[in-house]
Amino acid sequence: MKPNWVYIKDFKDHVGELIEFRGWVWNKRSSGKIAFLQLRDGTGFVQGVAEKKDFDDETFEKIRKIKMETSVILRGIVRKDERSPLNVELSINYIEIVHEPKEDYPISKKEHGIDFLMENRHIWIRSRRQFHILKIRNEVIKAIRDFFNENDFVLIDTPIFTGSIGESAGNTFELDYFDYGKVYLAQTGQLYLEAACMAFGKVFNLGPTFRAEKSKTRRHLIEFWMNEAEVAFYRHEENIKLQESLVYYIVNRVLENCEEDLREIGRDVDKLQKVSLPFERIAYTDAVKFLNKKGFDIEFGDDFGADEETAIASQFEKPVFVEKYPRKIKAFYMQPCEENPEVVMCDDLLAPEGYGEIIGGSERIWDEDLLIERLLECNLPVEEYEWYLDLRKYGSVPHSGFGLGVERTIAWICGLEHIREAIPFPRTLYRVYP
RNA sequence: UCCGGGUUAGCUCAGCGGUAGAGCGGGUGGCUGUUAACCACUAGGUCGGGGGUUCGAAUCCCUCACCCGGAGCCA
Repeated sequence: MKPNWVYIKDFKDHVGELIEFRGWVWNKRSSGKIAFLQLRDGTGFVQGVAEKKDFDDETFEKIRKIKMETSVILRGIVRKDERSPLNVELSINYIEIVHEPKEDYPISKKEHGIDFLMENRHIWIRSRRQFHILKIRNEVIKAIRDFFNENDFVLIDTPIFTGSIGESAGNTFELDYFDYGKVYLAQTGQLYLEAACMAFGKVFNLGPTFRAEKSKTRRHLIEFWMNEAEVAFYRHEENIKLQESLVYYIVNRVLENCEEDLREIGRDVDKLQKVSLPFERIAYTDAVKFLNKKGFDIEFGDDFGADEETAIASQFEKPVFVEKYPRKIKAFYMQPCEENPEVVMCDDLLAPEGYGEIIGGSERIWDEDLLIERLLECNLPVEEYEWYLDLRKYGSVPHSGFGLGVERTIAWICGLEHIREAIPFPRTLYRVYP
């Protein structure tokens, strides 16, 4: 009888059994009479052992000389073995080569430069470190969906093609849309979520966004995933609470389900375990005072750069909200503060360890006249915002929302040096291949 | 876009005015428990493109292309 196909993640439940393995050989070591095949199958990594005595000469020679990334079907006994790093290994007694590479596999066990790795991203994702990072990404995205589902939010998929509205003009990708004229790739789904929250109360989205910014740093992607939420009747305080609960939930889900992945990539798990509710909070004006004390040449009305953000965040072991920024340096739609209209009811959430802003949120202006005034102040074409202004005409209510940068969150949770490893196929300033 | 750094063997890099090097990977052989396995032998290069200086350029200068790091902007 043909043995059952078992995935590596389930090997521990099949000790002593004859099973079938389907996957790839990612490395091998061989001596004269024993060969060690390092195997992977998409659920994990395990070592296979083939002894000469179990094969005819020709087959054993084939095993000894097997090329990296050969795809194989193997059969053998799963054994508990203290000498093996995972405590289980596969004692092979049958091999079927599905496909043997004609050329040597480009990614070797030694070091590679980032240009070479990015050029080979389509196969780099087979490597252990990338595998674990992308598994964590998978968990982060699952956690986001679960959080909103458990809290009665409705998923609203906002469009990728949009008209010429958004937070800021200049940074959009422009495309021809048949005879209609120009359309733009979405920089945000916020304005659509604002419309949807007036229909469904609590809404969220999760999808790619595009910024034609010539940003070239370890925190920027041209195409990145954003998770946005918008809630009718929520004010600043409720908005903040929602944000911190979400981030707390994500971190805990990763700790719960991906601790092994975190350890495999060398992440200091203790640092993530220190993340607790509530998060720290600091008002923009106090942040400026703090920065002045630290020697930064900055005054009310200046925005914070990377160094300033890092200085603020590095005081804390968990994320910190910076709230109530000056109206002048923030987007047109943010609701001014009642006590001081020079600042708006907004917040940025800064991740610890210098990872910078992972969330930007605010209370939205819900009065039509004030919104028009702000559009004009920001030199935005009021006529393009007609449908957005409509939302303030029919039963307008205060509402608040935010956007979470998915890759920045992953980069922080994984402790990555660069955001490009947080997405399967990154689009950066000078790279769209593969 | 600006400021730095870089482009030499399949990969990672050294060489920085006098005939092109190492480690890894590849090939061949050896080894019964290896863990980026090890040991021996071996093949492999228009030194990113173009132009210039020089008796002589991978090396110095100019230029173009591409990549990397950072800034601004932002998630």
